[in-house]
Amino acid sequence: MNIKPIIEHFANYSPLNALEIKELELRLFERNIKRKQFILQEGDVCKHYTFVVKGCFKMYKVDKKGNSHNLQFSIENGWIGDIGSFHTEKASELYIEAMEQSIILQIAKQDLLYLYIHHPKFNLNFRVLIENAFVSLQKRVLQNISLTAEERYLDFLNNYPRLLNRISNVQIASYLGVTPEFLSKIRKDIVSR
Amino acid sequence: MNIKPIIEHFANYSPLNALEIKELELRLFERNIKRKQFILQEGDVCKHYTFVVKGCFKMYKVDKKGNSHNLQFSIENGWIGDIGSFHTEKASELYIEAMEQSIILQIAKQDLLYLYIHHPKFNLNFRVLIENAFVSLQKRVLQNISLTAEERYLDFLNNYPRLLNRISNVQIASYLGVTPEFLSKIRKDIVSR
DNA sequence: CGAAAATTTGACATGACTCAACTGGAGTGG
DNA sequence: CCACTCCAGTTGAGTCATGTCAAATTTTCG
Repeated sequence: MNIKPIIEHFANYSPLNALEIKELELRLFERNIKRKQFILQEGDVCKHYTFVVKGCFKMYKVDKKGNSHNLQFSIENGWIGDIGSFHTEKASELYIEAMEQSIILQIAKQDLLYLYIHHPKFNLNFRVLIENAFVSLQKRVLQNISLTAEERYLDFLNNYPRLLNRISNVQIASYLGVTPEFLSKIRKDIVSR
Repeated sequence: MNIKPIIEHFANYSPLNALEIKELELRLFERNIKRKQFILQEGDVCKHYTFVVKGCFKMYKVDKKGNSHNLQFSIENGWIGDIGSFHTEKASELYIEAMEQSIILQIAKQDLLYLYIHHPKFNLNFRVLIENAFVSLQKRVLQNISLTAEERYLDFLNNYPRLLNRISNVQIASYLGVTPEFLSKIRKDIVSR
């Protein structure tokens, strides 16, 4: 199991000492996930936090009409999971699906709680992680309520250049909250200027 | 200074012991805020986390055209602040304004960091607080990208009944991301059914 | 290669915004 | 208590943004 990526990841926050690394490693497990495989489906309880070592995931909800709406993408060195379901231990309404062949590290709830209690550094690091994610989500809400679809698309291009050659415009449209047809028109308008 | 509300607030998470309460009380300060008074303005650095003992606040951004977009409301027993600015110590793009005569408790960054380091309970409690806020924000993003304005308004009525007799429809419209005129039409359509 | 998915295009329908005007209620000062 | 202003709310006409549906084309992946 290669835990180097996650150790380096935490080094960007409060770096882990040798004991913390050992305690973390004891509780992580590695999985290989095939393209189109799910690590969470609607109705499941989300039992793990997932760190992406390699690959790409989308988390989305399917509405009553059967349309999917992408809430989040995660690639290398990112986290993904349904935090609400994880904490309440109630059925999730979300799907998490690999968009590429992927390698992940997972930690179960009781193991994470153990780390929180015995090694407060993890409490600190996960608090900072989620604070950053929260701030990003606030920006997205502000964009959703104040910008046009074209402005949101241009902003997406600026903010997530690493995603562009990995995911289709259908997926981007679903993330932005527009139809693929309309995104196609937006792209046409942009190039013809 | 009346710190009972905030102690009872934390009692819903991991309750504070006597020492933690004392340490917290030493670092909180109370303020009376008049209606229409700001506790944060664009360009300021957000230097405090704010707990609302009594009253009602809105946090919003003003775009280039001069339009306001409400990111969040907070009432009794809620928290408010620009977490991004608080951590980076960079200028905020947001305003936080009292919508009623209000009483708040504030804590400065170095004091909060002190509590985080010396009393891990605060790290835990603020982590859980922000996790809950994060999950709520995720729901809001999903609604923004998947529901019509009418559906979002009906959902707002269900989820925030306590706010309804305290804030105007203009403010709700700004929160939902529609114009006041269009919200008025939505309301007309709803009653005529 | 062959099937499935992504992308584009166009015609049309609906959602939502803009602007201007009007109404009515809540303060405010004389 | 009245006149006044200010702001929230409403209405309607016109316009722009975005969705729906169907079809054709291109790309991707097994």
